[in-house]
Amino acid sequence: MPAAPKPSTPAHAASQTRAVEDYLEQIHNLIELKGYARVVDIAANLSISQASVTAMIQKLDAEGFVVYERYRGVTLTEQGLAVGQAIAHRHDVLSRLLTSFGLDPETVHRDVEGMEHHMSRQTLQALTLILEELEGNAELLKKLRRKMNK
Amino acid sequence: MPAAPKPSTPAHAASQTRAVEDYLEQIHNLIELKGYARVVDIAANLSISQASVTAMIQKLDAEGFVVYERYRGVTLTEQGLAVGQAIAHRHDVLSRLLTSFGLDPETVHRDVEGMEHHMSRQTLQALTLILEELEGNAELLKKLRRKMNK
DNA sequence: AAATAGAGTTAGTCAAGACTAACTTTCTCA
DNA sequence: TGAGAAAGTTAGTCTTGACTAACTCTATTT
Repeated sequence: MPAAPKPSTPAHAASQTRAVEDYLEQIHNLIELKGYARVVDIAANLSISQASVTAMIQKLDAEGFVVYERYRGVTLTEQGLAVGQAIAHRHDVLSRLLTSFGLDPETVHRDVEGMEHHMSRQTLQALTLILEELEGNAELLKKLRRKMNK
Repeated sequence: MPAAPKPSTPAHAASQTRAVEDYLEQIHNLIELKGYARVVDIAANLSISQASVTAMIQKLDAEGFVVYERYRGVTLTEQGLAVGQAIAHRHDVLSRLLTSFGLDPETVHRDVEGMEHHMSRQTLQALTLILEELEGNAELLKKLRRKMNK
């Protein structure tokens, strides 16, 4: 057994870059969906090599976002879960909003992928309110959709 | 005189990264505002060192986004102008939309800064329609704003 | 017109995050 | 149960885009 219990606060700064958020979102999604997160699946979902995933996972462990054990999968810490959930939620709101305007799934995916990393709590709330309004006001949505594509 | 006239199509691929867009937006803004774009000002606006600006400008020249001459300022090519204008426009739409919900200027700035790089034409159009609706429908805006901040 | 301040540039370095190739561990199934 | 396949890891490399330090060019000011 190691000398001291691992502190729940990471020794190294938690940098929360775009890449970090992408990984945590995927790990979160995989755990939700399949109950566990494997390197292969993370790699496939993010379209990057397994080697890159291993490297990043080690970094995420060092920063306190996940718990990593060689050759075993990864688990989210409370901190990592919070980030993963937040991103997944923003993803959902943005997807529904853009989809409601009739954008094709591929475009929605690409835009959401980028935008979800840059929304503050307040922006998320504003967009959520718009989404709720549109979802509860078919007339308005129809009116706006009619104006799409010129 | 060099052997051949410089082709208007860049020899090297035009990569259009986030950084590229940030630079072109700033250069565009500076030219609009002051008539010219100096390295110092670009550096100050983007909060990066002058050396980094010089390096990037050389790259932007190689890729056909700007015309660069040592110790003279930079000029946008048609291609660079198109990108700069597009980003500036998305910036404007996003700013107005978020500001209309009462977000503080700093948050607006931060979110817009990130989101503007990831919006397709269609997403921009959808958000523009929402913005126009809100700007022409004070009742709706008031209703939504009332729900902000819980 | 020379000194000097300010702007611009070059050279060299760094960190993040991706890659490939080669190796090790784990899993599967005949 | 042991061999081969699949998954995971390590080592080493690359690119992007930032930095500092030191140098050069340009402009101003007297």
